[in-house]
Amino acid sequence: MTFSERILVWYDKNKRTLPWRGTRDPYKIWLSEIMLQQTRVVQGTPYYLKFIGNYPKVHDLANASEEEVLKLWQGLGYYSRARNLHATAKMVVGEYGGDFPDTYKELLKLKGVGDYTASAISSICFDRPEPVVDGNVYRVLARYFGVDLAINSTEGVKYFKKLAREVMNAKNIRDYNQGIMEFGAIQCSPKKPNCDECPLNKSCVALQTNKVGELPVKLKKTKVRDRYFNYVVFMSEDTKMMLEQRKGKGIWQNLWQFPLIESEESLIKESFTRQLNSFDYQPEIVSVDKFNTDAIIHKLSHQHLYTTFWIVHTKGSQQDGGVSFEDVEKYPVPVLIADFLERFKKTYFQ
DNA sequence: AAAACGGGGCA
DNA sequence: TGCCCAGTTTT
Repeated sequence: MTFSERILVWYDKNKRTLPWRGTRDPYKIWLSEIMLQQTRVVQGTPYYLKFIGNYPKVHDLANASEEEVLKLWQGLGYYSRARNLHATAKMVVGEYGGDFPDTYKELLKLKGVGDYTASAISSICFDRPEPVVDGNVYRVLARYFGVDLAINSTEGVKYFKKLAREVMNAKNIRDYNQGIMEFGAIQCSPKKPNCDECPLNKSCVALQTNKVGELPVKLKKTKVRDRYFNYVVFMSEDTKMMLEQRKGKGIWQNLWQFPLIESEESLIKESFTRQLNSFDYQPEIVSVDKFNTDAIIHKLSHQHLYTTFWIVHTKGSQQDGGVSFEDVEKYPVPVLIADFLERFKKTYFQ
């Protein structure tokens, strides 16, 4: 049996039941693929079900507001995926009459659809002989063929794509592509792969040369940046809070948060109070207090956010931008803000 | 070519 | 703590 035949046999016996597994509906495959980019199946699945429930057809997604889409996406991370998802839904409805393109080349033009996703959709939905190369495939190929090129180097990316094309099963690309990814996720996992019961163990180069733990090779990631966030939770006498939308570049684009003072280090109350002058909004201040004594460390893949929430009670009622506590929960916010709101609610409204 | 972009799970 | 996840886009 060839490599791809063994993958197909293994897949037939070991595949998980997943909500999108049986379908060829490009909308559903596309949605699942976008959600699973850099995201584990267990984390993405509830969101997939939620989206299909709210938007059964691509038209439903296209007709929604970005705000609503972001709210449903809240907590899944990499929010550009949600913005691109929405834009692509509108594009598919507006420019393609509601039907997704059926070739790799055309799919690649859609926002948020790169090499992997274009390959996945074209092969899974339309049987196009395009090999997928995701993190699982890199791992399986690197180990089985003993390739020590860095998977995130330009040369490595090119090499693995070519190798993937050479060893794929073009006759049943739909199952083969899903099979090799499933194989990487279940059998040839990053840590503690099950080599003892692996159908490929006799011919696996990494196993034979005792290099399973060293492959695949990946170039070092960039180091993490520390940032200091001071969120200003203005609370007026009518218990309304000031909320604003993140614009421009950077993290959490188009999501909502409290007015933010970023500093070079943790602030004491005096310096914080002084910096309140920088806002356009200048209410009469009644009190200033830290909500959390120690900074909350919110970790992103590339940033550590040392965060303090300052509760600033103000005189009178909120001007424009005031949001009641019930309404705050309707806005799409980062997990950092959502967690705070949860704790704040318990502290002040119980 | 490298950096930016989230959040969670696991040893 | 560091690594990885059905990657893509921007710099």
